Amino acid sequence: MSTSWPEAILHIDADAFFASVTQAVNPHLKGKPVVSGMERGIATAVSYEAKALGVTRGMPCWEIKKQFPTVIIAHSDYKLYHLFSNRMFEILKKYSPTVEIYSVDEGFADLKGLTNPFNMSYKQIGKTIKDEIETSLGITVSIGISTTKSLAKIAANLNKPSGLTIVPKNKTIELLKQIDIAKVWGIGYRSAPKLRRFGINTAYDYTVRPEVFIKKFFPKPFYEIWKELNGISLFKIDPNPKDEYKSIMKSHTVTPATNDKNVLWSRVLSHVESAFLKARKYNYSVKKIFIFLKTQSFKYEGIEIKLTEGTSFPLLIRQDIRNGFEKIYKSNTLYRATGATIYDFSNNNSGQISLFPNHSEILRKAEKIYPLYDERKIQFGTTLLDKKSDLKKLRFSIPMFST
DNA sequence: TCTGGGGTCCTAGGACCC
DNA sequence: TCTGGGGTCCTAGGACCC
Repeated sequence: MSTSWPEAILHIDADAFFASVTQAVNPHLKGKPVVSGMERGIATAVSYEAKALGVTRGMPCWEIKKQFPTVIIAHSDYKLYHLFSNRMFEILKKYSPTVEIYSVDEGFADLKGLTNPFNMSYKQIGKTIKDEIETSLGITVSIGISTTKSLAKIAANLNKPSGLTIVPKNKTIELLKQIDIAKVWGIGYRSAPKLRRFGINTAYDYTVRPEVFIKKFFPKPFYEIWKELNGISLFKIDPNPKDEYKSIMKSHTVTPATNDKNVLWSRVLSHVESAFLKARKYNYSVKKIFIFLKTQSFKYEGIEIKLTEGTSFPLLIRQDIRNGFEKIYKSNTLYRATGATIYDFSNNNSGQISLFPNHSEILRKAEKIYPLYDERKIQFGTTLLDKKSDLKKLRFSIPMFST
């Protein structure tokens, strides 16, 4: 037993999750082609009935309506998805003490050593989990169980929807021979052609290449994948819920594309504001801001704004952001999206006392205003921020923050 | 497949140092 | 200004994931 199962890792993947949840709570939609994502204008999830018609993920809604008039396009309901997601992971946690919530619809669980207490094989455990989730939630899930995370993920994807695929150590070769190299977790479609040039077309081809070859020609993550596929478990199951960020991004498409400077500016500004709103929830002080405009050829025209001192209040650095915006904006270009990313965080708790003479006064103002904003009692963007009086107050205070 | 809105990590190459 | 060898830090940009 232990030779076939040096580790026992389960991967669970909810099938067409958003669309399935929509069907689960609207029984009249069961068996019908459904996609979610109406509010975004693209299909974010595609039910298997819609997939069968030819609808794909990311397809614009207008195109779906035109080509597949029978498809039902639903609004997303993220609260509902999270309720279902929580229930799914609660059930999983009944069977394993070590569960990683990888995303809203995907997770891993450590099953090692559980065959005895449950008096079941790994397959039976997987089946029990799957049945309980499917009957209590009314959606289907696909489960893979193998000796590493990468192998478990491949196994789960092999028989979708509602699949249960068990791959012990001595069955991995059979599995990997069926898997196209581009489908391996961590090797994307851009890298796949490079691998094919070396004659590597399947996951199996990759695993039989010598270690030195992999190390020599490919980046570090690929070496780790090589080990994982060879049954050496490197990626550990992380049961800790995500409680910190390295960056926070907000972006949105502009429809139709525009070169209207005021529109673009107010959007960029509101992205910055909402990114900072999230940063304040986590008590982050922000040192770098990247704002961008996305052209119609999908190029990101962006600029990084570095602050000499971290802040949680973009009001204080509005002029710096504006200056950056002026540099990237071109009046003769149509833009299809805007966005902002903030990063280089430090925790707000310490070091709040500033050496800048007037900082505390400005900061006090910001600290008064922002809680109101955070609780949605006031709004920024085109209202408060653009009032001349607010700007005046800010203007002479700003240089201190950008010296 | 003409493409949403979030995220993470790695690498190459330049600047600068001894 | 050229010759060596070695290190660190930072940035831009690419690639991956859901």
